[in-house]
Amino acid sequence: MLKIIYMGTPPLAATILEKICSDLYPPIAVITQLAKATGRGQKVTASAVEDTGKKIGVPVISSSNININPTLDILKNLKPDIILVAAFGQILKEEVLNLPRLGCYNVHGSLLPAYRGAAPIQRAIWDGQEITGVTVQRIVRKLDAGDIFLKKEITIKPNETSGELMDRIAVLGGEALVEAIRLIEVGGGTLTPQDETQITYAKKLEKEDAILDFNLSATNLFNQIRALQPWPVAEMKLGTTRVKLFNGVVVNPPSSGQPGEIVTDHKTSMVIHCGQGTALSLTEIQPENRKRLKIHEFLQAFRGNFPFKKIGN
RNA sequence: CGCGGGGUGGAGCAGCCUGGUAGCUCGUCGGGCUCAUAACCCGAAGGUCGUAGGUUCAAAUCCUACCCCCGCAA
Repeated sequence: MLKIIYMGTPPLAATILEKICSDLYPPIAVITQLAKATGRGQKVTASAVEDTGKKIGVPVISSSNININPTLDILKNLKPDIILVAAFGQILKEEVLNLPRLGCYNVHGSLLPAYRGAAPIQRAIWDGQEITGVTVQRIVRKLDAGDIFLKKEITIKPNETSGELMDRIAVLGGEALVEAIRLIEVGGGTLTPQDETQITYAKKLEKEDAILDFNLSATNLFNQIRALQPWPVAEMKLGTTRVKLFNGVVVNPPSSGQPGEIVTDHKTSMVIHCGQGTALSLTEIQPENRKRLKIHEFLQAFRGNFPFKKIGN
């Protein structure tokens, strides 16, 4: 049994933690980001890993910076054999990387060297990829650039959102990490350097990424809509109202029109002209302050007088 | 005490400001029409208007408290 320290923060990392505990054995300690004020009303909320760790009954330490004391000393005193990191949210300094005798390993949500960075799952969907996966890599100082220990592939479903894929990636990541630990325990496995010519980067998603540009093709926009769920969620403007888009279907344009022009029957369909002569039929949207609506429900509120001719103000 | 919107038949909404026993679109059920349609026509069922108080001759509508949902911002 190795003395494992596990570091992670969001639900994805919590799922992986559960997998390690159920298939192997609990870590000697779990490190997570400090609980912070979040959400409506700014209530202080613990991270998913903190909740899960406490539920399972492993020692949980939340820290805003593990690279300095007092947390650093705690890590040293624990004398871990190995440190496992999954979506932790902090960069490990050299001193921490050298702490465990077997090194530090990370599960990353892509097939490295592709999609290095903060949002590998979302970017893969956005790009319209059909295959992605998880990689267990040895952590080095350069982000996601470590030698590869093992990879597992997964097929992205045609309609899958980032949130849905993330759930599956979490399960796969857990399996990969368990497999990796079993190999490491017996001194097996090999480390393969990443192919530097194949590197791509998955830039962190920003709020601004949510704004749809209907000059792009319908397929691009559809992928973007999927990629941006559950956060920040694709968005457009109808008049001055902000409207989120949750789902749609790429269709043949019902007429000729400029990108952004809306074609609706006022009852059951709302099609928007996109770039390159394509069109997107919206099926599920959410105007600000309202709940998610199927498109026919949304149109009913206008009683046959849907006033918008095109997207925008 | 971060800012704001909302809870009305199964669904989406109007009505609330200017109190007087509830309306629209859709769905459901029955019937009709049609080669056909998320078509059309006729009829029906279905609501203690989030909860608890208060004001009033009278409250979905005004006042107070609470519960729940949502958008923004972090």
